[in-house]
Amino acid sequence: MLTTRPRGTNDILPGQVEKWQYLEELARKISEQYGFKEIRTPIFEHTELFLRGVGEATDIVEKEMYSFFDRGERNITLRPEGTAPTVRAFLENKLYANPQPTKLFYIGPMFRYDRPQAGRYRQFNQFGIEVFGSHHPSVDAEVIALACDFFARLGLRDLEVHLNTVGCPDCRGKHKEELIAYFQKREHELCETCQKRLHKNPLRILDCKSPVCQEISKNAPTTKDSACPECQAHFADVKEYLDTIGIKYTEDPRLVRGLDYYTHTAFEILVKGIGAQSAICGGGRYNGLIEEVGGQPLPGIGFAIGMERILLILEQQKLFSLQESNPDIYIAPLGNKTQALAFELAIKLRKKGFKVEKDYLDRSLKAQLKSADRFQVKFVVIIGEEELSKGQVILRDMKTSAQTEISINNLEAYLEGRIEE
RNA sequence: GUGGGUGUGGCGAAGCUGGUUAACGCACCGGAUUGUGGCUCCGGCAUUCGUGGGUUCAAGUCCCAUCACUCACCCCA
Repeated sequence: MLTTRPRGTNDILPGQVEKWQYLEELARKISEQYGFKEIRTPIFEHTELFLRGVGEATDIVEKEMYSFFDRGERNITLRPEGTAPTVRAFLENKLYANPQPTKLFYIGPMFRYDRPQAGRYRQFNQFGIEVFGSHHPSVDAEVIALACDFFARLGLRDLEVHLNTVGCPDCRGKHKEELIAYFQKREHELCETCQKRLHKNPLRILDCKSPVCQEISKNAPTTKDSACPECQAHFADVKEYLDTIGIKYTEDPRLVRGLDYYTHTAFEILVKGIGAQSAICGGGRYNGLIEEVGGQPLPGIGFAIGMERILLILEQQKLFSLQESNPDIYIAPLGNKTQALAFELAIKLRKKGFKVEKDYLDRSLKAQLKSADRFQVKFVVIIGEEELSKGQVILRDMKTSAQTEISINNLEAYLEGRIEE
């Protein structure tokens, strides 16, 4: 073989494709029910969009982007996430001129240069939604509700919604200072990466997995403590809305999302059983992003769901009940003289709406029946030279093994009555 | 970027301390009186053990390198 697929990518083969279609169909259906419209943006963008939109200090930008110069010396990046492109498209196409808020969803591939592992790929697919133009806490709750609804309809169990507020730029700044002050006291004890994080992004120390850092950060001031009254109020409202519709959540003061643009509500939905990569949905509010990308200061909120991970859980929880689509009829020509009729008949019956397979390999009748059997067809039309000379074919019912000779002209009508659909 | 595991036919795999012809199962193809499936039986299907190099009289089995897959860390979906 000349080469293989690039690391971290997947071929989705027949048998698997149907599962994707099912997921995508459900995502579209539910989005529309919640009033979202689909948007499709390019899978590559100018690199600067992500530098600014996602944030220079994030892992995505620092080490995971697929960036290259195209032949026109443009700096291009394969999109690592869907929010920044959606915001860009919203501004570029002046969707803000429409009645607000704007509710959009997307389904498509994203690209990040990571080391692949269970549930993590270099090309992966996300179903995401975005709401631009409303501060209302019920929107936060509705976004979370949509994700939960999606999972519920798939039949997923044992999900955990983790919820936090990361505050507004004001209290976040204050919080940052408090954290720096707190951690500086024990700076030398922190792990290497966290020592680097201390001044750049102290929030991230909170969700460091190193036992030492966790121990130290145990008593660190939380986002919640330092949130300003407005942020507190917003967070309380969001929780209240969630309560009214019965969505259970865990408050997680150390939930800090890896992208810079988040403000206020941040959430993640986690599942057990698919390995270390247990986050199947992540999202939150990003009230500064639209302005950052060059628009008016408009609030926004959204989530992204990792489709591959959903597929892993569905498989693990055995939640697929897709049935194969088999052909109705198999056409078995015997000998050269019957080929033309077999060909014509196949096309004709397909035009009538039947699913038709035939032999393409000049195989023995025995071999043809064997493969018809594997296709699990209901009928085989055997075209023999003897019968052909009489204008007849043999119709074999594969279930009962009963065979009847039938005139070619009557075949269609006969099958019509016997194959429902 | 770091660490662990793995790499034998289309797939699942045996192959111990290196020693003539690389098991077995599934799948696939063909056959069992000439034009008939699903069961059974018989036969066929890897000059070759990810790749390259080395040690040796001799390597799938040892050593080195390299690539790939995989799991985990970092982080995320």
